[in-house]
Amino acid sequence: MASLPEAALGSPLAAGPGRRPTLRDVAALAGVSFKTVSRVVNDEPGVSLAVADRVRAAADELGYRPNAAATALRRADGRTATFGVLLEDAGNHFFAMLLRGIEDVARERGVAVFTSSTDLDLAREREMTAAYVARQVDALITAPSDSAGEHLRRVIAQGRRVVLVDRTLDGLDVPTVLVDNVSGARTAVEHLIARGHRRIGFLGRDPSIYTSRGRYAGYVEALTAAGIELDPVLVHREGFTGSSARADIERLLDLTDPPTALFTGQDVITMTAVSVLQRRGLSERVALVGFDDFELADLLQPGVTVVAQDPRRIGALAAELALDPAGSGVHLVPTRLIPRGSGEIPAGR
Amino acid sequence: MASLPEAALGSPLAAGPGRRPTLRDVAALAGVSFKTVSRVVNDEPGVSLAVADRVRAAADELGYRPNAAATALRRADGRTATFGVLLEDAGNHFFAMLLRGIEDVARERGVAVFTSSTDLDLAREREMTAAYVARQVDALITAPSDSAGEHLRRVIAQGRRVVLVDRTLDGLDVPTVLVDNVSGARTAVEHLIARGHRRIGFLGRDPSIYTSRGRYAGYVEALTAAGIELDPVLVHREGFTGSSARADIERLLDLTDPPTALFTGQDVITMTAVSVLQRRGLSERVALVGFDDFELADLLQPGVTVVAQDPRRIGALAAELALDPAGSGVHLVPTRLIPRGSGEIPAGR
DNA sequence: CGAGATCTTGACAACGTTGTCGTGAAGGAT
DNA sequence: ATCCTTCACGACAACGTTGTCAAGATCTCG
Repeated sequence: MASLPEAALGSPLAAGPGRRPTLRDVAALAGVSFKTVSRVVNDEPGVSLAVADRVRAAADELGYRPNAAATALRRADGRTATFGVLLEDAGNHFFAMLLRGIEDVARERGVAVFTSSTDLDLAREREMTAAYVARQVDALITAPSDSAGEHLRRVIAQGRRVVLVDRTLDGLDVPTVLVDNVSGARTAVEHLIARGHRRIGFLGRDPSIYTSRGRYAGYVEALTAAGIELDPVLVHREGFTGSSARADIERLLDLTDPPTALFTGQDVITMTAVSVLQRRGLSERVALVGFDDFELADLLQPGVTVVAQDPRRIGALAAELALDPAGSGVHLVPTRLIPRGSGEIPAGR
Repeated sequence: MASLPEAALGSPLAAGPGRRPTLRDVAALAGVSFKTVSRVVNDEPGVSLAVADRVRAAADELGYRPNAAATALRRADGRTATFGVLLEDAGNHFFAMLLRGIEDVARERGVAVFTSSTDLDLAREREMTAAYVARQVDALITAPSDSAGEHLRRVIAQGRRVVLVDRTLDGLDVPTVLVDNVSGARTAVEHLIARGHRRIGFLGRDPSIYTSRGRYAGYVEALTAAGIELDPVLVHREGFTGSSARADIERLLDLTDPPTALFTGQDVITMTAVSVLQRRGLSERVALVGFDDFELADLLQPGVTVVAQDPRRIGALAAELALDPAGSGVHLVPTRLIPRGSGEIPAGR
C-alpha cells in the first residue's frame, strides 16, 4: 500500500466533495476497530506500537481530522477548546490589541476564538452571549456594559467560565483584568498641575462606562489633592458615545475663562481634541494629556502626551486566567505616562 | 438569531450549576415527546397551537437552549452557523475594519465568527485552517499567503466554502473580494507625476504579498506611461515584513540624487515614512502618497495624501458571498485618492 | 506449568440533536 | 356508515465521538 501512487486511494486530495473521513473510515483502512483509532488519535495508552503506526498511516492517507462537534458532544468535561470574546469594538486600537493578546495565548493552547463587537448595544451583548453559550465556549471573555450583570450572572450560574476585561461589575466573583484607571488619570492630571495648570478641562465618555468613572475619579482626586476647586463647567462626560466630543471641546474653548489644559479620557476623544486644537491654532498653547496611547501620537506637532495601557498584555492575561481553572481575583495592569510634548506645555502666564 | 432562539438566557429556574436542560427535560415538563419539543423550537409544522404553547412555556421555564454541537453533528446540511476568519493581523487597522465588516453581516444572520491572525506565518495559517475545518465552519474567509494554495485546495475539495479577501491565488475558483491595487497605485503615482515629480521612490512590502505586487505594478505603469525610466535604486520592496522600512527610507533619502517624492505601499510604511521625513525636517519638501488610509492622517503636518480603501465594505461583501450559495466571481472594490497636502507638494524649486 | 496480573483490543452505550417513518385520531367525501 | 386523506404526535435510528467494560492474548512468578 505504501508503494501505491498517492492518488490511488483516498488521498486527502482525492477526498472529493463527499463525506469527511471518520474514525470508522480510518479503522476500516487500518483493519482495526474504530475505538482503537480513537485511542491513537488521542494519544491514549494501550495500543501497540505496530498498530499505532498502521493507524497513523491510514489517518494520514485519508486526511482524517476529528469532528469537533462530536467531540464536544461526547466529552465528559464538555470542553470545546473555544473562547467567546465580546468587546466594544474590534476596530478600536485598544480592543484590537486586546483581542490579539487573547489570540496569542489561545492559539498556543489550541483554542479557537469567537469574536464580536457590541458597540455598547445591550441587546447585541445579550444576543452574542447567548450565541456563545449555545456553542459551549469554555470561557466567555468580555468587557461588560453596566447592564450586563443580569445575563452574565445566569451564565456563571450555569457553570460556564467568565473572565472580565477592562470593565467590571459589582457582585460578580470572576477572574478580572483591569487597568488602574483612577491612578492613571490622577497621574495625568497631576502632571498637568505640576506645570502650573489650574483650569483643567475633563473630557470623558459617558459615566455609564466603568473606565470612564475611574478616570473621572482620578481627575477629581488630583484636583482635590492640589487644593483646586472642581469647576463643573470644565467637565464633559458624554463624549464619543453620543459623538458629542467635538462640540463639547469647542464649547470648553469658547468659555470666557477657558481651560489652559485638557485631560481626555479615551483615544478617540484625544484625537478629536487634537483636531480641534489644531484647527484653532491652539496646539502649542493648550496642554493636553490623553488616556490610551495611539499610533502616531508621537508624530503629531506637538507629540501627544498620554497615559498608555498595555492592551495586548491585558488580553493575554485574561486568556491565561480563562485557561487556568484556579485562576481568580482581580488583576491590575499598570499604566505608564509617556511625555511627548502636549502635556508639558506650561500654564500661560 | 434565526437558528438559535433568543429565549435561552431568560429564566429564573435556569440556574443551577448542573446539567444544561435538553430536549428531553423540556419534553418531560411539558408532557410530550422530545421530538415534539424539537419541532417547536425549530418552528417545524405539525404541532397544535395548544401543545406548542405548553412546550414553549416549559422551554422558557427551564431556560432551554439547543446544544450547538449536537445540532451540528446531526444536521443533514452540516451547517454550524459559524465562519472562520484568517487574516494577517487583527491589530492592523485595515484588517480590524475588514473583520468588523464581516462581523456586521454575520451577526445579522446569526453566524458566529472565529478569528485568528497569522502574522504571515504559513505554519500558523495551516494550523488555524485545520482548526476551523475541524470545527466545521460554514465558510473560511481568508487573506491567503502565496503558499496557502495547497492546503486551501484541499479544504475546497472537501466541499467547504472558501472566500478570499484582499489577496488571491491562481487556480482557485472561489468567490473573492479584491481591491484594485494596480489602478489605485497608478492613480497615486500619476498624482505625483502631475506635480512635476520624476524621481519617485517606491517603498513596498515583500513581493511575496499579493497586494504588494499589484501596487508595484501600478507604480511601474504610471512611470512608463509618463515616459519616466524606472530607477531601481529608488525601489525598495521588503519593507515592514522584515521591519526594514525605516532603514530603507533613510537610505533612499541619503542618495546623492534622492527622490523628490515617495509612494508607500502600506499604512505602516507610510507612517514610518512620515516619521523619518519629520525627523529630517523634510515633511514639507518631499512629497508623499500612501496606500491605505489611517487615523489621524489628516491631523499630521502636512496631512497625508492617501489612496483609501474601504475595508469594512470589503469584509461585508466577503461575508455576503460566504452566505450566498450562489455567490462567486471576483469582486473589485474601488479605491479613492484623498488629497491632504503631502501628495500635493510640487517637485523641488 | 498453572494462576494471576497486565496489556491490547473490541463491543457497545451514550452525548443531544434531526430525519424518517409509523400510528391513531380527526375530518372529508361518497 | 365506509373509505381515504390529512393532521398531530411519537418511536427510533443516526450523526462521530468518548467512556465503560469485557474478552483474549501475553507476560510474570512461584
